[in-house]
Amino acid sequence: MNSMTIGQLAKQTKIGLETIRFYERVGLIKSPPRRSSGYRAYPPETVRRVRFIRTAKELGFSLQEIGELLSLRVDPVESCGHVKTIAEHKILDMEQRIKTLQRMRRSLRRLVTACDAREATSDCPILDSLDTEARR
Amino acid sequence: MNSMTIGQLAKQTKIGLETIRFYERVGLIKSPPRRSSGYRAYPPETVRRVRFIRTAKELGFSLQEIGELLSLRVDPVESCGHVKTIAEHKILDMEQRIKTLQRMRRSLRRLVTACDAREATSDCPILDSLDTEARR
DNA sequence: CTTGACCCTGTAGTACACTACAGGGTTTAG
DNA sequence: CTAAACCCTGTAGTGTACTACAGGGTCAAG
Repeated sequence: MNSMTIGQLAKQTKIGLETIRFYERVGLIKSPPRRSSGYRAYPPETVRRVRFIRTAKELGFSLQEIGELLSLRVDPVESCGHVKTIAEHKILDMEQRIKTLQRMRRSLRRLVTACDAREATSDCPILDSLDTEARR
Repeated sequence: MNSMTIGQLAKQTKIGLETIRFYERVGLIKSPPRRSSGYRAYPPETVRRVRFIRTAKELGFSLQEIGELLSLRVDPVESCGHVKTIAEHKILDMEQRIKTLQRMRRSLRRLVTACDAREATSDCPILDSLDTEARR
């Protein structure tokens, strides 16, 4: 009996247990087996899945997108080419995000430098991160 | 007269004009001067600001966080050390995001490779991106 | 064998970020 | 001068993602 209750899962993932039930309702977590009492009995690997959901949410992915990411796999049912196409799109999207974040980070670093040098900055230095922005 | 109407601003930034008024209400864009008719007359540099808001939103920043990013600058009023502290926190947050996105991208790339090789993957290969995750 | 901590379903309420009117005034092309 | 296109304020409605009960059953320590 290595399964866990919803309360244990909530504690280990730092997600409220009502939220876990909500994720089940919307299909991000599949309905776990139940004890005779009706209590949910989660297999331990659910922890990784819930942690991924939390992490992806912090990155700004919607629950819909998170569901897509979680469903990506090579299996006999889904066409491999289809999965590949989706994965490649996600890769491009992530590269775009990474680049934009790097530009913002660069602007902030310049701001810190200006701070140290007691130089005045432009009205809104973070806007400089747009300057080399590639069009989406 | 090089100022622009809200409709022109909306078109150039691909943001609905009701949303622009909403951003003004919540303080992300300052109230522009008005024509005698009451029409908003935006200075052209507002375009950059609105574009930044859109870009940052796509990255998953909340309007609150975007406001903080926009207000970061070295000026005579705000303490430089305070600004620096905030900027450094934002830099760390962005670095965390970048790393997590890079790990996800790596997982997706492995998935594409497995696809090409007709190898089966684990049930949910994107979860592998958590494996080397640094604790927040 | 009770009592406090835990779990169940179902429904309602909240916060955030828009989005859509209603009812009215302004601008501009023909 | 008029009609379409635009803008104004104010308020109400929507979608997403929770979050909080109500009313009830289950488990585990003493």
